[in-house]
Amino acid sequence: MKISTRGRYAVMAMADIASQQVGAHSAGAPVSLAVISERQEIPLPYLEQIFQDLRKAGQVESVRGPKGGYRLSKPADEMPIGDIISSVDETVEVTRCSGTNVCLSKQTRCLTHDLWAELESQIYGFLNGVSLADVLDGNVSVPRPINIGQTSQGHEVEVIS
Amino acid sequence: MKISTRGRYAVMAMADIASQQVGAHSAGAPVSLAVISERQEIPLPYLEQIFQDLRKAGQVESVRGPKGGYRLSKPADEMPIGDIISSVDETVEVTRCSGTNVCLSKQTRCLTHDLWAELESQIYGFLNGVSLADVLDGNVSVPRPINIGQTSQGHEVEVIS
DNA sequence: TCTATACTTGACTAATAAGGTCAGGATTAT
DNA sequence: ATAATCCTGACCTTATTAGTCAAGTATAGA
Repeated sequence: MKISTRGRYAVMAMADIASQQVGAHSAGAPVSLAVISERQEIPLPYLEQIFQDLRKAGQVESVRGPKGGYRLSKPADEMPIGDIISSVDETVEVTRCSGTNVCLSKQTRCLTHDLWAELESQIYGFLNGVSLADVLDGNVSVPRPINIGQTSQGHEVEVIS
Repeated sequence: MKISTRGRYAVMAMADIASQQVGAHSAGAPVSLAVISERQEIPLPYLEQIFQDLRKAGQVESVRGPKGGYRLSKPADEMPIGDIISSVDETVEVTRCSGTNVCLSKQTRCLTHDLWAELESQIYGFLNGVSLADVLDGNVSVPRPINIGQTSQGHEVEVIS
C-alpha cells in the first residue's frame, strides 16, 4: 500500500502556498507554480496538471497573467488534508465487490470486505481530522483509539503513551 | 492509495482456512490451495506464490503430499491482520526523505513528512488491532479516536456515535 | 513400489497505472 | 506588444502489479 506522488505533491504545494500567506488569511499575493516547483522540487508541468485538479475541486483560486498564481480558496485551518488528496487522487480503492455492488451472502470473501471498508473509513477519518494549518504547525499526531469495546481474547491493542 | 491484491488475497485465504477449522484450534485437517483457489476465486499459481511468503513469515504451516495443505500457525484470535499483510506486501511506502534519512531542517516539505509518518502509524495501528478471528466474526469496526487534544480553531473532528 | 496429490522454487510475461513530458493556447499586467 | 502566467489535452516511459509457466520435491495410499 502506498501514497501516490500526486497526493503528496498536492499537499506539499498547498502547504507551500499556505506558508507564504500572512497569518491565516487566504488573501495576499498569489503564488506561482514556477516558484513552488523550485522550492518543493516538483516538475513544473506535473504541478500544472495537479493544480488543474485542485482548482476544479475548489481548493485553490487561480490568477492568470503576470504576477499571477494560485491562492488557497479558504483559510488553512478550514482545509482538511483529506479534501486535498481526494481532489487529485482518485479515492481509496478497495475490493472487487466494492462500491454499489453489495454482497448478499456473508461468505468469507465478503467478511474481509468489511475490513477494507473500515480501513478506508479510518484513513479518511484521520486525513479529514488534520487540517493544512495543523501540518504547518507540526500538529499532526492524533491520540490512538481507546479500546473501549471487546477485543478477541488474547490480542491486545498496544497503546502508545 | 490502494490495497494490492496480494494483501487482499492473503487475508481472504487465511480467513478461508480459519473458517474451516473447528473452534479456535489451529489443529484439524490442512486446507489445500486448490480448494481455497476455487472457493475464493483466486488463481492457484498466484496463491502458491503468496503462500510461500506466508509460510516464510511463519503465518502458516505446510503439510506436503496428498491430503496436504496449509494450516494456521496460531489460533485466529492471536493473528493480527497487519502481520498477514506485512508478510506478503512490502510495507507502507511513504515519502522521499523517509526511513533512515531524517530531515534536519523543518521546512514545508518535511512538515508534510510528519503527516505521512503519522498516517502510516495509524494504518498499522488499525490493522494490528484487528485479528483474523475479528474478521470472521464481522467484528471489525473500531471506536473513532476521541478528540482529547487541541484541534486548530474552526476545524472540528467529526465523531460518529 | 508406483502414482496421484500436493507443496516448492524461480524465472517469465502481460497489463495497468504511476509519474512525468510536450506542444500549444488563453489571459492579463506592464 | 510582450512576457509571465495559467490552461488543456495528448503523449510517452517506466515501474509495479498481477498472473503464468515449467519444472521440481515430498508423501499418503493402493
